[in-house]
Amino acid sequence: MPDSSQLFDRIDRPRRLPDEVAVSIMGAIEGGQLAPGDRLPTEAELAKRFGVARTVVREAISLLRYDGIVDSRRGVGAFVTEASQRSAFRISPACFEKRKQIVQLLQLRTGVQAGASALAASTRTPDQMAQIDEIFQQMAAADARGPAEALEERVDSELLLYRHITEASNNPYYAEVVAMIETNIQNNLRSAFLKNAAASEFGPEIMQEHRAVLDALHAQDVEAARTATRTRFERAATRLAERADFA
Amino acid sequence: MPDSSQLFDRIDRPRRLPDEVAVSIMGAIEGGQLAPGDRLPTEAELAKRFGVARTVVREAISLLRYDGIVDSRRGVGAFVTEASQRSAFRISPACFEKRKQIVQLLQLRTGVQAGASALAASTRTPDQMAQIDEIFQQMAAADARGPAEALEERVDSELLLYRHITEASNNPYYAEVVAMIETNIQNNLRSAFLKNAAASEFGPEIMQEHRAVLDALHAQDVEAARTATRTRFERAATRLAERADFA
DNA sequence: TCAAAACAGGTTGTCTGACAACCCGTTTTC
DNA sequence: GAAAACGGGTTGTCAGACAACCTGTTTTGA
Repeated sequence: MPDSSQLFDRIDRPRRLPDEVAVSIMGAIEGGQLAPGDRLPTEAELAKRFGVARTVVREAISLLRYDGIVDSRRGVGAFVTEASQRSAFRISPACFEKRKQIVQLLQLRTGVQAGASALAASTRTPDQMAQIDEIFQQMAAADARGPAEALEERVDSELLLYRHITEASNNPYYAEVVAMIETNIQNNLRSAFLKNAAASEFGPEIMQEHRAVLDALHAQDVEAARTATRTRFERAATRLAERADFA
Repeated sequence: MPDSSQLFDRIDRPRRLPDEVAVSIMGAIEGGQLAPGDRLPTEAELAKRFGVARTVVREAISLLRYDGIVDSRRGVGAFVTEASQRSAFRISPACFEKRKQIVQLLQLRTGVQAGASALAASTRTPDQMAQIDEIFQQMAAADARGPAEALEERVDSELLLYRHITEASNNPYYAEVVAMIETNIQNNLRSAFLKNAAASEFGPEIMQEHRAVLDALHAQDVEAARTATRTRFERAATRLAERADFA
């Protein structure tokens, strides 16, 4: 059981006051009680209202400032920034309750991954191509052994394959975005049902979808890489959505 | 001068200790001195080494934890997470020093925006389409008045146009990612030369590129929307790169 | 003997109070 | 009448304390 550390990670982390305060303030902003340009109550005021120490409030505001949601100026106060000033993209685990949101995240992944593959088709080095081929061989071997025997290996090598393809785009922004989206999908769906669903991703037809991506990368055919990648992920999403245990 | 607040915003914000500490620790992680799984020095130890108070160290670690870069457990310590656990995508302003990085960011924007447009072509409501048309009319009017007269208006309406297109995808993740990338491009290039470059984005040929996107959205032609959007942004990036003041 | 309970030291989480740095509107000074 | 000093308010940083918690060790009890 090599991935028990992934399967059984801490579920109900002890609440941390600054996080809760940050969520609360964030809620006020999203709810409209605090509009862009408005000044937040002073730290002392917030501390009193939340019933916590100022250090806690400070940490909370520090988080919001980190994401560009507020901007604080010494001697003046903290202000809600314009909505277009946000400087981070993050996916909160709480968002995975509704099926619709999972579908939307898969859509995003599909689009971004397709762009990364297209870019990789034109920028990949021979070395990177060789490495991608090697991973594909491992994946094909795992696929041949079937879901009962090599489920883990098959899933992991597929993740690795597309991670390497993304990195072959030689664009760190793409690599980061894809890695971040992928992490969230994995983390939030894994224990639920992703492993089950993965079993249905075995077989020659599916391997053919992957092979089409590799062929395009070999030929350095940008459009083919884009299309093949998009097709592969769209189909995977469709298959996932069709599964009965997707509820 | 309606945008002076954007043009002349504070440039050298007073350094904040927690940020610097966070950057320093982050550097140690990226530099390999701290590998995933390693425990960070204790807060007291870090405070002593950096010569700051523990509250400062705490805020710094709080930021890293927020992005999923470290994970701290009460009574034990803070640990560097696996690289695949990062839960946020952010673009640091410091990254804009080299031209290559700007090009990479434009590549990412192109890919993501193309995906958003394609999605919008199939999910847009008639209301959204009408609003997009309206913004396009404003943009066309500004374009007709020429760069000397309506530069601001032209640029702003173009931003607004694609923001609305992205939102017509009805996928908040796309909207967030695009908004975030766009924010960073605008913030970091605006004062430097983007306004100058924008002047070269006037004219019928360029308006035709935008119109192609709108036509595809009208026809609800997913592939055409994707291609037209990609073409438009790729060309814009090319024109930008060709400009002499892009150094 | 050996398992369970108590202990001890160390670490993070939170609280409190203080002071420095800074902003801004007002008042005083020249 | 303009410049300088003042005063209150706010954020940024510091210092110390204690609570909550973890881990390994020691003691206890059967």
